[in-house]
Amino acid sequence: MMSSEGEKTEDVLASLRERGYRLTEQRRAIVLEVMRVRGHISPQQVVGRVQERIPGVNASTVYRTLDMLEDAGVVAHAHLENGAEYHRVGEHDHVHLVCSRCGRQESIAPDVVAPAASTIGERSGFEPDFTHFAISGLCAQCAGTG
Amino acid sequence: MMSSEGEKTEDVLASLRERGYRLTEQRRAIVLEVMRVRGHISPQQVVGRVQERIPGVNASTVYRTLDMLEDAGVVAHAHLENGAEYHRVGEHDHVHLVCSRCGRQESIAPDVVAPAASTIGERSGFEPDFTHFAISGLCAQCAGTG
DNA sequence: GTATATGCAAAGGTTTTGCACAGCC
DNA sequence: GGCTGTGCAAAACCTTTGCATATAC
Repeated sequence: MMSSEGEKTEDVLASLRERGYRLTEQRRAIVLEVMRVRGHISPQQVVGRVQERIPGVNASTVYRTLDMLEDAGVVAHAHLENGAEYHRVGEHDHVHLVCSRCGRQESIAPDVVAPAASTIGERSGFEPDFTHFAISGLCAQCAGTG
Repeated sequence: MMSSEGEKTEDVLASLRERGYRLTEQRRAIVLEVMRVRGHISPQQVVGRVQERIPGVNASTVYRTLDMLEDAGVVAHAHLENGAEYHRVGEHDHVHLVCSRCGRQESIAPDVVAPAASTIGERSGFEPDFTHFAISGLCAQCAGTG
């Protein structure tokens, strides 16, 4: 696929090789899946998707590679409702909303929470990035039905 | 100890009994530890502290009791850097900030993000609860040395 | 007395680790 | 060829579950 995601994946791989990391078939596939996903992906999801491409890839390889990619600054992890989730560093596309009652997931534009980020910054010096963790709460439907 | 925490613990226990929950020695001890802690506490920490008081208390009892207390609206859980953490519902609600660079954890009062909650509610109908997930970002120090 | 809570033991799922072999550079 | 990455298998961890027993009411 000649997408912009494909180009970015090549950039990341080139950068890793320049920094002395060896490029194996497994690492290429893992980086591809991490770069391709929009939003977050769990280690187990990476295992599943990579195994579709390269049967027999071991889960421990995926965990070790994700750690490596985090050390290398390519991805970061967050803890959502069900364990660790990885996301690309620098991707600020959308903020995830998760309904604590029905489980529905939505996303909103980052500018919706930009005022909140400013307020927190002014009052505590902390610069929040709301794209890294989901925001829990009640979706419109569940909030309406009390 | 005749602290206000002690009184609150008794209130919670009385309320639970009124609602038909049976008060066992284990439940009393678990409620006591959950009410006593400032901030949050992990299930494993509860297990450890309760066992100091009542040797032989089983971990499954603690998990089941924490679930029960959450159903009863006494506690809620949040997801921080290392798994689930429980905290009292009510006056000690706080929003967790976790620095993605240095790992430092801070907390802020919920009213700091109340305007953000309103904005999100108005624009998407979603009612956020910022106490459930931590907020990732850069702490004042790391943002400054960016 | 009866319904509910507990302990026990086992299972389930995820993540980590040690080691020998394979493969990148 | 040397060093790094991988697969394998086992272990470590946390959490859940089924069932018999104990106990609060």
